[in-house]
Amino acid sequence: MNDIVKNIINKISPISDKSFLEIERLLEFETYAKGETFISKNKRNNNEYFVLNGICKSYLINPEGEEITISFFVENSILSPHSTRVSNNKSSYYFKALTELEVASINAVAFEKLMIDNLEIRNFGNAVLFKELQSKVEKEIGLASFTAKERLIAFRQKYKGLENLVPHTDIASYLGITNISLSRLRKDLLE
Amino acid sequence: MNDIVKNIINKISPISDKSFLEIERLLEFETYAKGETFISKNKRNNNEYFVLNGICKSYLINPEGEEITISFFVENSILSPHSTRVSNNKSSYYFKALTELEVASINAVAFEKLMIDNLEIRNFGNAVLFKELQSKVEKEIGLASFTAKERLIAFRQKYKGLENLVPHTDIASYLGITNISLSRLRKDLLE
DNA sequence: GACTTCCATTAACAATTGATAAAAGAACCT
DNA sequence: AGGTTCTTTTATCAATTGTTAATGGAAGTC
Repeated sequence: MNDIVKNIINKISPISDKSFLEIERLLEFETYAKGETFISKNKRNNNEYFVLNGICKSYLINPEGEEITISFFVENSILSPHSTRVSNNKSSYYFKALTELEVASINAVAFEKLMIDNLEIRNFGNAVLFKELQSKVEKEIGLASFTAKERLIAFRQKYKGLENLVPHTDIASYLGITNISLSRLRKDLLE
Repeated sequence: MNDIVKNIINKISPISDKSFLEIERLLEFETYAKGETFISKNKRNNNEYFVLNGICKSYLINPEGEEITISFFVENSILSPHSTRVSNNKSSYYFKALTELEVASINAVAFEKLMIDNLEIRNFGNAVLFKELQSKVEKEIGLASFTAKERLIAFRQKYKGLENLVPHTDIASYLGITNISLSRLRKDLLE
């Protein structure tokens, strides 16, 4: 389990074993059932999360009461950094497990303290933040200036194989189209 | 000039005169000509900016070489926080003055040090960050799930009167539509 | 296994939007 | 002031997408 976390971190920004020990001491492991909303908007949340196994999504509810997918998180990935999804200790998004989900979590305040004290961990934390912000701007550019087909192609590159693992309605929502349009595009792209 | 900066700050998160003095000591004032790109992608940028007068936009260049508007900044507003637009001291976006532009700037490292040492300034800085992240998610939700007309209406509420002050091509780009579609929608909304 | 519910696909129609061209108006330059 | 360039609007046609309904398949429940 800890090896997975170590690999996740090293793939983003390599850190020494000594630094990893600082993180490891603080890790906790959690499992969520498929369909479980494990972080709710406007509720307290004080952790950072590493996805060890399974898939989840972040989402919001639009004025019509529908779920709008913001992002997917697959195994060996890290949930959006605490600072980007929590304000006044209240979460700005919902997170739901789309399969059974295993995560390693670390208290966000403790992790921030590690970042202050340890350069490697700070570099890692900054790399995660940067990656999240880049991901957000890519999505915004895609929604603003690419066709839905182009966005589906980009989605498939970013999340290989995810299409067979999560509901298409969630994918359509992430792409900003209806599930009927997604079905059409999938058919188009078979040729 | 300093009063304007003080008002900008207090509208977001009130701080004492004492705290404001800490910021004031570090302010510099800059003017940019209409059309001037004052922050370039992949170039060094180490400041936070308060817009005192005028209008500017942040943008990226898409693969076809066109400018994609990310955001507008009007007088009495603050540019996206350094941490959200700079990585490895290199800017992730372009910023261009759409009118003659007057800004007050403060070195980002110095400002971050103030945030560490002064609770009021830290609360202010965090409020700006939160506002920026909220603005980004609102835009993403708008692009993903609202019609272009709804987005134009929201744009008009967020940026009152801006429509007569900046090129419609920039607004269309911000809304994720062509300028021809913007023209149609404007006509629709006259009734 | 039978029944129910949900998801994905397909069809039909309408609405929205993009692409291209042209015209009108505004801004800029000499 | 005249000419040029740029911006905005309008028209036309095609493409894309949303909405609604129906169908087929998969998953869940008893």
